Amino acid sequence: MSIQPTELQRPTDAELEILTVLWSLGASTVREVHETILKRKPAQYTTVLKMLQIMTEKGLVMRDDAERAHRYSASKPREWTQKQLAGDLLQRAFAGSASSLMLGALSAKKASKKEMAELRQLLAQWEGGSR
Amino acid sequence: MSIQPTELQRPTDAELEILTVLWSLGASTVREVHETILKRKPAQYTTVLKMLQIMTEKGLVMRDDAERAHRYSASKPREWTQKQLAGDLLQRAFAGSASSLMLGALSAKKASKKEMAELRQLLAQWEGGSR
DNA sequence: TTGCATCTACGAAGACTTTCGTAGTATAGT
DNA sequence: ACTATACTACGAAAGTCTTCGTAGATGCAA
Repeated sequence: MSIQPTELQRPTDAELEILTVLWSLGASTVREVHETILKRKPAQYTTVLKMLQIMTEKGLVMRDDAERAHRYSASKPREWTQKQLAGDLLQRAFAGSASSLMLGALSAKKASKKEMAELRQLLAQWEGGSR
Repeated sequence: MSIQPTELQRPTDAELEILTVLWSLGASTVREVHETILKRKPAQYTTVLKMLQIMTEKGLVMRDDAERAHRYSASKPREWTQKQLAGDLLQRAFAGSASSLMLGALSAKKASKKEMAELRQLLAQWEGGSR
């Protein structure tokens, strides 16, 4: 009912949880999302439904109501939202210092060798490569 | 009045803003915090005061009331809270993938050469060094 | 066609966050 | 001593977030 803003605000906790499900499942019905959420925590079906309705209003997800069971999908690609979130935290908690953020992340969860290799590669690509 | 939990919850937006001020100024009076906040956005003195009182209750800051103007300081070091925040976002939005988080941060704000060098160094130290 | 399962819509409660005004107390200058 | 200034305490309003119950519609099976 309201015009959706060009700049998307940071999704809330519950919204982000649902987005992660949609990112992984792709366009899904409420039931599918609910069943996935249930594996992580108790929640009523209508709670998930209501969240998806709110997220539709906010423009966070898109609804396809061709079938009786509507299908919802994230309206922005995962990478886009992740960029928003990372950028937001970077600004608000790390004064823009990417290396501080990286240090925080690494000390929070020790990365595997594979993960470290990916990081090294990412850094190299970013620096040398396509910008 | 309530026992403070061992595990600190994620600070809210307003709380984090005040924490960043305390991290940068060190132990400060309400007035000092307020003046710093004012450089960024309009806010009443008593709003900052109230926040600091709430944060004291939550255990986010410590109060020294030796002088008439109480002095507040962050009760956890910056690195500790940053680790919490980075770890939290890493889990909730990036499925634990540090390289995804790094990619998000880099694409949100292009890092300077100096910043890239720091990142490279951090990575090398982390991998090789004291663990 | 009756009844059961499944779906959407929606109001509203409860919790949390943020903001600020008012009140009261202490301090310092005249 | 009086008054202006600076400080703390605190209640409460307004907004947001999250959850869930209830109601009503739709489809399907006996």
